[in-house]
Amino acid sequence: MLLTGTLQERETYVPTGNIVNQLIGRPGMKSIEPTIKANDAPPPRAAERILQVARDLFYRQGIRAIGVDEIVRRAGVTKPSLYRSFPSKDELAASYLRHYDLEFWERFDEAVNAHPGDPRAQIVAFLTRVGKRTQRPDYRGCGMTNAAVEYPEHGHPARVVSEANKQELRRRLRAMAAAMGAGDAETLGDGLLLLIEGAYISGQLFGAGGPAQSVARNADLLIEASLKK
Amino acid sequence: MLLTGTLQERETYVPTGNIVNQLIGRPGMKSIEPTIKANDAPPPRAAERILQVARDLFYRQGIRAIGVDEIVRRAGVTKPSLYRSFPSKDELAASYLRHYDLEFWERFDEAVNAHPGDPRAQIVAFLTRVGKRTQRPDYRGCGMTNAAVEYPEHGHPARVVSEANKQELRRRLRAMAAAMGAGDAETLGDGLLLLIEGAYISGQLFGAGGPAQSVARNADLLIEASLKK
DNA sequence: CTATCATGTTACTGACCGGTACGTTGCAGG
DNA sequence: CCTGCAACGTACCGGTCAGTAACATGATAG
Repeated sequence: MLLTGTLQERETYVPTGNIVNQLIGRPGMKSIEPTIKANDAPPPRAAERILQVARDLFYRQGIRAIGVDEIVRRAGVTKPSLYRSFPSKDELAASYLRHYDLEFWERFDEAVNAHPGDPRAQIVAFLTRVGKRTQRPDYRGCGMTNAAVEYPEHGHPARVVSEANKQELRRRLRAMAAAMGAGDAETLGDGLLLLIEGAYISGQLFGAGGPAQSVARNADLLIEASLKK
Repeated sequence: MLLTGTLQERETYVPTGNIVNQLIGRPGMKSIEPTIKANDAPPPRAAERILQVARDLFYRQGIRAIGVDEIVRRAGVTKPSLYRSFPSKDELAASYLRHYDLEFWERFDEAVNAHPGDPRAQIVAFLTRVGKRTQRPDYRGCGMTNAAVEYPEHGHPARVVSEANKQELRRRLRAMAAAMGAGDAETLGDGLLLLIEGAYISGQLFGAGGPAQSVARNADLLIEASLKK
């Protein structure tokens, strides 16, 4: 007799442990300056080191693959220090992704600002840079995408950040497609998103010389075809 | 002082435990019929149940997220039964992916055989079905792609299967692009691969109504643009 | 001098990880 | 009936998982 079905599946995230800290601030990291004093001294230097090490390890190896013990060991701190600054490992992962989100939009806006009023050139510029990054030997794809793959559970802190980032990206791509004058801007915007996600994945799957190197060219081709319709 | 650099990074897979069994057969699963006798009795019914449960759980929750204990419990067997049929959890994951590979090419060839001599229609047919599958509520993307994200280590048994599948897919897509008469068949084939991978990821990221629903339309647009050049 | 704060130290929890030594069951062939 | 083997289960291994309790240290600021 199969036992399947007798156990609940848990498709939504349920937080564990440290309930108090989890409520004192959505960012998941306690504010650095609770009182307004001379801002020369950044007291919680442990939190910074932890986050820095976690970002590196989570991106390169994956979140599930890295334990908190390894993080604190490499950061040269101890476990209680981690749990004083972050409510849980899941929230630490979310903090990593929030930082990733900031860096992502910096890169994106850099390409946008380089070609004011020319969304097509903005897209091509952005994807040219993405295509180049995917060819680097240590390329590991998009931290957001990878996190969503690692945590399919709805409501998981890491996944929430990831989904928000992708929703916003979709919104902006569709807006840019509309600004290009595409007949079906939704389809073109979504097509560009598919190419981008494909580049992230193919970059880490194939390594240098993989399909991701042609993402800018293919995007330009797709734009071309979408504008002529 | 930072401790980074004092520890080796381990970027290549090193198998653990059960060295003997790991050598007796690449498929990772011991042959069901070692001697030629009446093939009516399929003795190791445990192995089949294990693989069946593992396939379901690995696909839906991810490989790292599922422990061997949960697999054997749901399969109604015990752990030694698992390790009699599979050298390790990693090899069980590889077996899951080998089965996934078979199913994948079945679906692919089904679309190909539906439109003999018309590679463009073959692609569109395949991607129409992919686009539909991505809209199902329990869609979890491509098992191959997900496994590669979960195991970035070169040489990991699961990743090896995944990489081989993607290499072959790339080869076939480029061949089909050439058969269409595309000026730059390599670029078109790679562009189609990017769209496909993007659909796999976006399907599980956005759920129903996401960008993946337009993958067939975008692929057709891209083909259109590539043939006119 | 003392109160406060960030951090470190040590030790621990219960659950789970992948994997294994060894005993038990049941069935087929002589 | 007995033997032998194949399939399976019981009970356990050391290690790691995320997370916590209790206390010590060192600096800073009033």
